[in-house]
Amino acid sequence: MERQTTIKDIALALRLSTSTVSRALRDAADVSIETRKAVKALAEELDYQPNKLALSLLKNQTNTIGVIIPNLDYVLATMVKGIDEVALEAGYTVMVCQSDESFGREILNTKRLLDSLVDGFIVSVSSETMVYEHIKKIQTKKIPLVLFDRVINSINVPKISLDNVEGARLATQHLIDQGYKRIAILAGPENLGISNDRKTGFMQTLKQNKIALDKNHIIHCDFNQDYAYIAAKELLSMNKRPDAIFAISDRLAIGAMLAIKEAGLKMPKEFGLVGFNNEPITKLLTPSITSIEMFAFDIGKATAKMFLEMLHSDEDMSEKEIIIKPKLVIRESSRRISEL
Amino acid sequence: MERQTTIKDIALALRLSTSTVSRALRDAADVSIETRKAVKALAEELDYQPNKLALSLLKNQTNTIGVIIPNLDYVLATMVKGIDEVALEAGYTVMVCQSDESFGREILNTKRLLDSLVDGFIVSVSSETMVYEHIKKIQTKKIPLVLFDRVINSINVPKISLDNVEGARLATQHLIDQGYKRIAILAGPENLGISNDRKTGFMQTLKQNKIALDKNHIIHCDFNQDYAYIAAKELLSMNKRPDAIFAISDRLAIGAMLAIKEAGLKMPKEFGLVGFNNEPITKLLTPSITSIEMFAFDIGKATAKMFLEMLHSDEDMSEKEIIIKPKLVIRESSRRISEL
DNA sequence: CACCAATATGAAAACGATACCGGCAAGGGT
DNA sequence: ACCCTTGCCGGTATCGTTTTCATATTGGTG
Repeated sequence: MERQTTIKDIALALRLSTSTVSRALRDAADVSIETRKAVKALAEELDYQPNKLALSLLKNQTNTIGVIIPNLDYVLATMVKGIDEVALEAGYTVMVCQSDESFGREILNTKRLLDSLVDGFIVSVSSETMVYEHIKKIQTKKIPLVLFDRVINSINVPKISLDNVEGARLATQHLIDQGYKRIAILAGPENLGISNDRKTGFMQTLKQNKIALDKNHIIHCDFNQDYAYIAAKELLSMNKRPDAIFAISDRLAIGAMLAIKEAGLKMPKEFGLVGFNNEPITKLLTPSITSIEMFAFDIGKATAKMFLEMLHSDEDMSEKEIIIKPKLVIRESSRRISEL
Repeated sequence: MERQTTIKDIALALRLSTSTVSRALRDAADVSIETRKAVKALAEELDYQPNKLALSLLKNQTNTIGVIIPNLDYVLATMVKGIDEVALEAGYTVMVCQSDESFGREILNTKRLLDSLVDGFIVSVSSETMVYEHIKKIQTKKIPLVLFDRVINSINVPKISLDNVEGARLATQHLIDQGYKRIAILAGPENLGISNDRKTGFMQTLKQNKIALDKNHIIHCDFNQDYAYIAAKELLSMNKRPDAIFAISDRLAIGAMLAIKEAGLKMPKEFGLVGFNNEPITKLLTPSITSIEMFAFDIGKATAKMFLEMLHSDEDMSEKEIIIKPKLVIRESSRRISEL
């Protein structure tokens, strides 16, 4: 790696002081036209680029955002894309760190980014995360922090997330409207907020429709297709087996679908299935899977915008919260009544 | 954001010089046991964290790797995961920038990372990129650079990629072995290396099998499902229409599949289809799609390892190249002859 | 001619840390 | 009594930049 040209080189070559060169380059006041021209010409010639490290040290600001996410699946990759776009526009660079759904790696990532002196954090927690000391530490240090997607309600910072309760309500009500009677839910990890919100929406909707809830019809499992397959098999082998499954992610829905097909049940006639996230794949499977669109790209953009606002405004934003409304996308796996 | 405690604060509090504190913290020689203890105790109490910016400025090294990728689809996300894992292990943090298949954004990202003073680059170019000045500039500045996945042969740096010719050969030979006679190829963007390599493998294999190539059976299109759908429709409407398609990515294969289904052709009986990448989705579609496994995670890890080697060794590595062998995964979309 | 304002520049501190060099005191050897 | 080592520590330069304050030169004005 070669040494970059610095302001000193220019100063030395032109027999000026570094201060003058600095001012000339920034078009500051009090520099004669000739000096300014000479400096700029030489800077151009030597391909001078200001050293960001020095600037960062001086201003205590790195123009870098630390993004911590649990993985890079379709939804999160799309959100990151949204974040990236807004950040780039605003002159920020994003450092994306995956925790790989591991609490330990999440903490490590937080530490690393913390002493990389990022200007702030955008975080979505791992499914293992149940203790939030590392997140609170960010907050204690008064470093800007925004939570998104998988938010933590007990922490008082801006949050951007989907209305998961509403999403689950849409899904459940749809299944009820289509005439399914015994609806089961394939919920995600038990301690995860989004998982519980979706479960809540599910249960509320059953109640509103005066449908009794069979506790056995609630099954928790990791966000993993194989587990979902096993869980679904379990559901299908029950005495009072369900006639529909609401899976809180499309990946889980796909796992369930394999089990449903294996059991020889026809969708949507004998069995209904609804997923969540509206991944492109849901459209392509046979049968195509009804799902909940969550506007991941928009959530990503909104998150980054909120973050930038927090960074630049000095008012307290800790109470701000954006909740995106989901949309039901009906497909073959649950459409029994064709509407006109 | 609060001011961090610095070495000065500790020095001042203990009436020591900053140099002594610095040495004490690093267990360097020439510090008495008591002083060392006192310093460490206070550092602990004040939650002292060394300022990485200051260190980076001093050592001219940031422990950061700039990764530039065209998008975050399944394959690249998996590769990034591999890179991330190795980098994290080695104490490096990764800055991932997506060019979104745009030449302009790729250049912008390069610039940004360049003056963020990353220790080096890991790059996969966008499909628009046909001029490599920005990449060459990295090389000129003697900044470590490794290319992966979509490599550029004319640039003399370490490269890690799939044996794309071989992958295409596997796919094509498989279709021939299954008795398909008129095989078309859905190739990617025309200027992209991987696209041409796969086309080459395709053509070579036809030739080896003494099958005449119909020029109309080569169609280029962007990596986009919708374009693939249109392109496949075009293929299917030809006079001498093909009886099989080799699509150089699974996304393209899926687009083609929609067109094939729409035309009422049964797979694999009347029509054969092979994709590339072996995305999980290929297993789930009906029919499941034969594809080429490219070991994206391994490629990612190998890339990061190569990069770290380049960073730490001082010998010339510009000739190093790792070529990963692909594997054919046969599924329903092309299996006519069931083997025992 | 003396004084002041304006203009252009330089010197030095600051950001936080490390590294080299040198100082000083205590102790041992001759 | 003198010198040399050893142990411990401080001073200062350094990385590249900005910023504040000081200074030199000029020109104009009373």
